[in-house]
Amino acid sequence: MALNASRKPMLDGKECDTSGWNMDNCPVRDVIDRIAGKWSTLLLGALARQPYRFGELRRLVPDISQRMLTQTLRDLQRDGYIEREVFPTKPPSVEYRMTDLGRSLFEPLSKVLQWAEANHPSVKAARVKYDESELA
Amino acid sequence: MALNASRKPMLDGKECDTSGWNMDNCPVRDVIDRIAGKWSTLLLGALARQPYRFGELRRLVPDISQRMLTQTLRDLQRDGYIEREVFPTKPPSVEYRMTDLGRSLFEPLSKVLQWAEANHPSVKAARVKYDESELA
DNA sequence: CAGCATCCCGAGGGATACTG
DNA sequence: CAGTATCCCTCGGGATGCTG
Repeated sequence: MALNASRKPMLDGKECDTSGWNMDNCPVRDVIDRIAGKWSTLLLGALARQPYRFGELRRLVPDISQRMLTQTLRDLQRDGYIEREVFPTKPPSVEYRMTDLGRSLFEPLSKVLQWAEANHPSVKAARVKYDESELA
Repeated sequence: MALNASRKPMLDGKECDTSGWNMDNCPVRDVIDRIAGKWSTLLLGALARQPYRFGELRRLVPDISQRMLTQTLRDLQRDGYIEREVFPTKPPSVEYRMTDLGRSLFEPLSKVLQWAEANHPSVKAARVKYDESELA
């Protein structure tokens, strides 16, 4: 577990080395940056529960604009996390559901989200402490 | 685990409801947004291994500017994930090390990073497939 | 209903130069 | 060595209006 070999840079511009240990060089950020968007985890979390239609997602996440809802859903779909199914009714309805890839991502991701919620008080406390010590 | 009660909005502006299930309303994003920065996970990953000095971190992450290195380290310190120790030598040296809180965060976080690296090919493939289907 | 198009703004972050 | 200080610019994302 503590393999200290190969002291090469962790990332070097375009190229990436996966030598020794892995963490986040280019490929990792290529994935992480997407789910780091402002609304990605929200929507992944919602769709992890069950499929939803566009309007339902709007209601679930009231603060999102339809522009960002559309865009984020497209990004998540493009990366293979969710599927989009159009029902040719009139007016049309569209359902979004999570894929297996999305579910496999959300498994570890949900652990981080749970950590964040559980440890939010500790983080806030740390900030207060830091800010006070900065008032020197 | 699948508690479907309380169909209230997941977040509502400034206020948050943690009703029914949790995912990421305000408190979660308050934590996530920080570690979602471009360099946060890089530095957390490095310092999860061992303490490093400023210059060492620069060498480990060649693409980062000293401005962002300083700023990201400060943010991580403020949120309680890392500690900063100054050795009054001349010239001065500063060591950064992970805290217990940081380690407890990195545990689930590293799982996501590992997922990202392992599934990067799947994501890239999904993108190609999506982009091809968009050439309609 | 489920979008797309357009305009616009602020924050995140890069480059460079200077300092205790 | 380990920063701080400026300048600058991209781009994520909000607001608004229109459509099949």
